[in-house]
Amino acid sequence: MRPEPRLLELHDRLLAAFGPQHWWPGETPLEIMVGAVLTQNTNWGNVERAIANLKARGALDFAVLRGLDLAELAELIRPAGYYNLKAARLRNLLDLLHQHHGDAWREVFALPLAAARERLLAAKGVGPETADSILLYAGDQPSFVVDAYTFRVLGRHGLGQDLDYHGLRDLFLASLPTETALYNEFHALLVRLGKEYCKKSRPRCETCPARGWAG
DNA sequence: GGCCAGGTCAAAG
DNA sequence: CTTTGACATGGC
Repeated sequence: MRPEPRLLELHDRLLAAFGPQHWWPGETPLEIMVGAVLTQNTNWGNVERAIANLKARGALDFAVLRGLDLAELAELIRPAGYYNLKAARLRNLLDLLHQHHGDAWREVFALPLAAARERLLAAKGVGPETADSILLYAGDQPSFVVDAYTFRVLGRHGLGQDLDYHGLRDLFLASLPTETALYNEFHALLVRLGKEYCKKSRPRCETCPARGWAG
């Protein structure tokens, strides 16, 4: 995989245009991990409602959350959509981490990055984007997150159109210095750009900060 | 009312 | 191996 130096230029342009995004919008590693599962194909506003329910229930605690009745968990996270599915996915993930680390689940982040990533991916319902989000934003590990906006933004500029998730991820890893703070900011900026200017059906490319980027 | 949202997995073709 | 369908709420 050859580096693509324009990616760093894109990051700089977006940072200049939007400023720091202060991601992830969550306070504790557990809350971030939960949010990463709940936001799968779902508007963040809905996720916030679900997380508020968990907070009010006192369930944003690893042991409490893992011990909740599955039906009650599903009801609490209902606003996030796919609630039965996501309740099972959260339970899978919490159980898997507990099997390896007990309640000290954050030990997973002390593993070598590739090993930690494989461990998270072993939970059914945790795919590559969710795993990378947890590693980067909950674990402060340098794993670049690719999402639908990443594909769309790059695709509209003619880049990476023949690449799948891991191909695109490898391109970013090969093109950027290995810095957690950079990966954190860049992904957040790509989401910001996608929401504001690179929508599926209504691009506002006239004033887009990335206009003209990559030719 | 239709379209969309910070995906993932299993079943078809 | 590639494509398709299921999963669901809430905002615009």
